[in-house]
Amino acid sequence: MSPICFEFFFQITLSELKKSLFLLDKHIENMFSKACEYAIRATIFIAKESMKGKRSNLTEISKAITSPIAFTAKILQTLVKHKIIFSIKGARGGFEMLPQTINTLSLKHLVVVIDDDYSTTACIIGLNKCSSENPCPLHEQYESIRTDLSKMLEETKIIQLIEKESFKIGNHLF
Amino acid sequence: MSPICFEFFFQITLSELKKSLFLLDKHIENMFSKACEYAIRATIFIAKESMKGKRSNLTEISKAITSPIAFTAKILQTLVKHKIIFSIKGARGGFEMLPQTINTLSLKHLVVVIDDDYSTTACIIGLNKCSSENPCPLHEQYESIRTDLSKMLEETKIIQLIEKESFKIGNHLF
DNA sequence: AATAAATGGGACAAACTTGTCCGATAAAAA
DNA sequence: TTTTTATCGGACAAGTTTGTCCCATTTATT
Ligand code: FES
Ligand code: FES
Repeated sequence: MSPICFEFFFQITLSELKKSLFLLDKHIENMFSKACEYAIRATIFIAKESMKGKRSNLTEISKAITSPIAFTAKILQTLVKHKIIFSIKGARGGFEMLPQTINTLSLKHLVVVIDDDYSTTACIIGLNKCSSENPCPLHEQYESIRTDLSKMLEETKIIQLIEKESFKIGNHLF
Repeated sequence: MSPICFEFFFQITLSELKKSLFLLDKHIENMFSKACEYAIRATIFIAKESMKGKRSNLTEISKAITSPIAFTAKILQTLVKHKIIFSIKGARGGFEMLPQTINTLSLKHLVVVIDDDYSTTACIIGLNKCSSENPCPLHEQYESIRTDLSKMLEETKIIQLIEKESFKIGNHLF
């Protein structure tokens, strides 16, 4: 029985295999999309390096923040297009961030750029319109949480994040 | 030029068409998956009907909560499997909920059953492990929000939701 | 007993998110 | 000028979520 034949009889996706071997986490309720997570982590990294006068390149960045390199490239392209970071092409090229951007950019802006939108007014159980006038049964409990979250995203600037104590993501000490 | 030919030259998905006509909302940061939204809405509906001694069937339910009927069927099957509701097959069949379940079931339980898991310990920017010992730069701002949300989901029971004032979802007045 | 009305469950399809590949382009270094 | 090292950008592939279809099964009604 050839390997090809073997493969034919046990056709299974990689994720199914991982799941059955318990190597894969079950679904987890995440606040952000993967793209957003990578964008935030990358932005923090680039900002820190920029403050030190260093330019970061794609390989460095994706290693430091442990993200898939080609997917990260796409995300950085989006950030460049929206002038959150700027890029230099060619040898010794890479990505940098202006001090002014570091000082003023909010988390919320980052999320809006990557996810195209961020709603602070959507009903938690998907009502057409969320309002205090016609609240769903969860509105009361949910409203203050949503407000806190929204405020946090708007008020937190990148500069605050890079001023924190050092911490590790993957192999890299920030 | 036949319709077939027309279709060939302008091959476009329905969602692309809707997007370009602004009929489709952009991505919105939702708290729950669609499946969870439908599950919560359906559970509220079934609970209310059960309290009145009425049995609800699939058609009624999905009309009332404005959800796709076949997808809703799948979700209800899951709820039955986990004994959140129970079903009666055949003519005059449908779904019902026991008073005891209505009184004790929490939102969190519902979410766990539908999404397979619900994490209250995941790092907001995807660090391997979230902890106060090795916090990411967002940990401090995020922790209290996450705790509030988690507490809300655990403490809110279905009975509280159906005791609320009436409200509308789609065409149905709850 | 036959029919109608309901849930159960499997296969499939569409849409979206996540991720890969490869060639074009640009700039520095040799 | 050539080579090397980067980003840019489009096509494509994999994986997950959302949604559809169809038929089997079960029960009440006629
Ligand atoms: S109406 Fe549902 S959260 Fe406001
Ligand atoms: S470590 Fe990131 S949220 Fe706790």
